[in-house]
Amino acid sequence: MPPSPALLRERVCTWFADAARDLPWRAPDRTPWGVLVSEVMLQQTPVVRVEPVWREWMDRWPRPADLAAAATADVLRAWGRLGYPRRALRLQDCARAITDLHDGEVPQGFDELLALPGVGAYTAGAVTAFAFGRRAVVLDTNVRRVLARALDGDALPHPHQTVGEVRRAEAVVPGDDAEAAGWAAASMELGALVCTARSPRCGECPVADLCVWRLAGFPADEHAARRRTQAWAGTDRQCRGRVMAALRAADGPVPREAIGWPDAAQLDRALAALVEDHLAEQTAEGYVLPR
DNA sequence: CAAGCGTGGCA
DNA sequence: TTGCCAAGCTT
Repeated sequence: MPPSPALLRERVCTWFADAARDLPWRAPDRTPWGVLVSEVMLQQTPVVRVEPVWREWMDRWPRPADLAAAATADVLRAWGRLGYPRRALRLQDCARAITDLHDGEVPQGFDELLALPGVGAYTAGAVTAFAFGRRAVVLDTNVRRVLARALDGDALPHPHQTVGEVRRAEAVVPGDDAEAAGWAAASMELGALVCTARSPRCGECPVADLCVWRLAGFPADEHAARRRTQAWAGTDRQCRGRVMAALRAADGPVPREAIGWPDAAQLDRALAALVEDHLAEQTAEGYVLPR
């Protein structure tokens, strides 16, 4: 029998009151824009790498209109090595949409948030809960894992999020706005700090005695064999990363030959794709970050 | 809708 | 060492 949602919530939220990390986008003086920036930066990127970049961004571009007016090359350089630099482009597009369509204020409606560039279901829910303190389903990789273990007895959630999973997660969210926002933050934090993917710290877990996965003796992941592994060495993705690093580091145009990638055809494909993605521009002297 | 998209740290 | 994983989104 899985634990009742009410008991699960109470335990996790009580634990969170004491265990919550002191992150800058949780500070009392945070803005909705700061929360949105943090959520985009945190997509597939660990907190420790995001924090210094977030601080620099918020000092430099404290409002959406500031980022909207920035040079894209500066934005991409400030993004640094967070990875997935197209997120930086979308964040600037997002700032421009907020400036042009919402009077420079982050919209509070879920559908309006969802319509912003780079904002999907998770991020729209996270901003709703964390920036505006309103009820939302916030189902990220941490919460998915917590629910899979505590309620379903599975080691890990399914490789792809299902409709049924969202419905189940929705059923666990309290009705009250403040309580729902608290549950979102607390359940994510539990997944990030205790109920981790690799080696969970069940000794520190507030719901260890209720967890179906633990009570079942930690059965292994059924989908382990089907999870695709990320190839890396020699991939287009690595090549793109190498190009972007070279463009960020350069003051002027970078000749194609100066990038230092062994496979010329692959380099050309990557360059063309980066230009197509508006992450680079070609000039007579070489490639540059977009203005 | 499955695939593509960066990067670095850790078990 | 190397595969796995990290607050996903877009097409």
